[in-house]
Amino acid sequence: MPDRDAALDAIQRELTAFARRARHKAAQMHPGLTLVTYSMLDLVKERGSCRAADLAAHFMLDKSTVSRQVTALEKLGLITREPDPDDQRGQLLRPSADGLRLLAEAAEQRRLAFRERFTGWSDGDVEQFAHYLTRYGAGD
Amino acid sequence: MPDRDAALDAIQRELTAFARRARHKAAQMHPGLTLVTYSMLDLVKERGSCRAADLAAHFMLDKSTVSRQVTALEKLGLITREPDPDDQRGQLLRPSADGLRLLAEAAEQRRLAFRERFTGWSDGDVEQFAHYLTRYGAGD
DNA sequence: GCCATGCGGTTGTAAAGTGCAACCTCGTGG
DNA sequence: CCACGAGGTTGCACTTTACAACCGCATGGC
Repeated sequence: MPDRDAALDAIQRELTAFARRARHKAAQMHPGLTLVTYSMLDLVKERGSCRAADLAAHFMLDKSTVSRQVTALEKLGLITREPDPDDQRGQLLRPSADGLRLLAEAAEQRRLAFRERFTGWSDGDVEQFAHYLTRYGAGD
Repeated sequence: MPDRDAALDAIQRELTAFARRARHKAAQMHPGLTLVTYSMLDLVKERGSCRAADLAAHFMLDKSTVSRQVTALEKLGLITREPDPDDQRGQLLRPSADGLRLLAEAAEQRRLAFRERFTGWSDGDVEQFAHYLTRYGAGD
């Protein structure tokens, strides 16, 4: 099935092309927030509360790396840490009011950029694309 | 159009999720080759020959970074540098035989991993997904 | 009930990637 | 002919990251 292989090559190429540029664009997204810290903050918001170990597993990062990034986020006042009542070893991370506000602003900015990028795409195509990406991401 | 915005959010999230993991997986792909150096080698192959400045522009990297990575690739024997006959300031980069072989091997490995990942997808879905990604990538 | 094992987190250390700035060389246009 | 700009290199500082050693707490087998 050569067509399928050609499609797989294209998928690989485009996904890595995106990965290469993601870092660069994220760097100029919001001051003091990198792609990783932003993603972490986003996941904490998405989950409502979670532990650092969850972040490490989700992002495939070492727990030491997560620990430092979480410390940075806390110093910026974007998340709060409280001991987990169910397990004194761990701590529950939650977004602060400032963190939520920043996320909302960033999401709005992002959405504007994306709206522009997807002009010319029909609603159906956008949704189908999102569907494929989600399906792909679920394969982890 | 809330559905469309939700789809855009999902696209953003999945693309960045991919970016996060790409680096991790690339790190353990081939010894001594990172995602960036690999991508550079791939672009040099794709173009046949190019200058370091082309790489910098394409990857949105500082020319100093490219210079170091190119040096690394040359030390690994994966590319060759020759002065540009048309402009003595620049140099033409070309993949070496080893470089081409490594790229071919990596592509094969990648393809195997992707075949596995896309089991359960119909040919039509794979091609449509590739089509969307290409269309997205063309927006740069 | 007690200790071995394991998990969640932190800190030290080292390696790698990156951007900025200064500099060199070469080409180009006034 | 000289000033300016482009391609590359190197020095420097900063950031990210993984690995390893360590601490505190939890849990299961004895």
